[in-house]
Amino acid sequence: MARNSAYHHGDLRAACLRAARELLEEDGGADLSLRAVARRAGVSATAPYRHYADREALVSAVAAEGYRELAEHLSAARTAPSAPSTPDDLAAVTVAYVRFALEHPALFRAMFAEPFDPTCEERVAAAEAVSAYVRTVVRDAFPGTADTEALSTTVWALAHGLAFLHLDGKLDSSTPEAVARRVKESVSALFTAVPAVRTATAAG
Amino acid sequence: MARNSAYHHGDLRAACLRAARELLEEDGGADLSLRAVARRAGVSATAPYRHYADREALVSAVAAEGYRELAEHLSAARTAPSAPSTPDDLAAVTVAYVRFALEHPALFRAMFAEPFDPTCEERVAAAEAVSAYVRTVVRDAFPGTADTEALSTTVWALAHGLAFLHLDGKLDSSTPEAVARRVKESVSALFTAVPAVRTATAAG
DNA sequence: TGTACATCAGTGAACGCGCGTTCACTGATGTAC
DNA sequence: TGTACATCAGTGAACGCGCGTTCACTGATGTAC
Repeated sequence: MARNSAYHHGDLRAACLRAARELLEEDGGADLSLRAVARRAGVSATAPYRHYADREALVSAVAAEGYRELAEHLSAARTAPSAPSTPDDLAAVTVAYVRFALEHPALFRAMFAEPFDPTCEERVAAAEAVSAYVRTVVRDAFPGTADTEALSTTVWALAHGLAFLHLDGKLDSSTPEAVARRVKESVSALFTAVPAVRTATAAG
Repeated sequence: MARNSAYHHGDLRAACLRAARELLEEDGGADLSLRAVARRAGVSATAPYRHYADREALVSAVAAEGYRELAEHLSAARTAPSAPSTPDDLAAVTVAYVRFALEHPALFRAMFAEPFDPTCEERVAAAEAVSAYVRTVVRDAFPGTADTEALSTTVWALAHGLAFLHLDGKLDSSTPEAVARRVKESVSALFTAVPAVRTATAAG
């Protein structure tokens, strides 16, 4: 594990991911380049090709990691992660979603703003895990809802939209408190709407 | 106006915008380059510098045009644009928002997914016009709402999130009808929630 | 335990690319007299 | 109406850049005997 040889890196695959993440955290604007990642990892420009087929593969791996972290971050936002979710949990999870985007803007953009490569199974699975988690929280919080799927989508879209509008400066994100307040306000609009969703779905 | 001289183009500024739009419509993935725009406009690589300070200025101009078109598109979605909006109008406007994103994916991404340059007043104003329009529709549709601002933000974020999740393939967008149904479903959740928003805001 | 050898995981030169931007320039246009 | 001249809006060569990717290579490692 702990190799001191400079030649054989040890775990360049992971090191590339780490380097990529560092670059994303440092420069919110630029998009990832394989060469920059290699440079940051202290390795020749072509070394990453031993571990990633091409640039796209690296980006997808980073995005997948991002989805996994996002899912963890959401899970950590709940006060009692083992108990069934409450409506308050749902609000907390949504706030956490937006906060994650604001704390990792470049990563979040890499996850969502680049055209998606659907052939990367790891990435697809990790992204699916996020929406699945939201679905679980919604189901727990509103066990009587007829169409959990639809409500989950709505919640997710609301969180996602708030995240991007804040990221793009369309909504003021100068203080975390202001952001949290706005997000909670929006989610609370959905809370009381749950029966209406059920009705609409059953009727439509 | 109609100059047949190849040398003096006539209205290269507008031609660049047109060329940029064409490129965006054709290749949803790539990002705009000044050189590609110049090439498409049939002009030397440096000619656009007579009309745009740099690449960023061109992109901002394109984005601004996009916002204006989006606003028009939203406005056209209402059945009776001159009358005050109804809740149905609100749903139609939201559907139109998502449809616009799906019909012009690259433009939409250029408008929102790139880090924003706040010094471009034209762009800021055009973007502001979109949110202002949403606000107007919300105000008309729910005249009794205490915090129109908050509800408008919620509606916009919901539309925006649905747009991006569809764009990224996170939600199925194979048929316009399916998309419209899902969007309406989500918006209907907000309709009945309006009193709750008012209460929450007044209480909080 | 020592040695031969296959395999793994790096290197570094090189390719061709498109990019943004600068610069000195020049052809076309419009205006003052 | 004709001419001189300023200005406008292009050109094209050139700069330096970073990029993705290929290739033949080589040093390090692990394994079979």
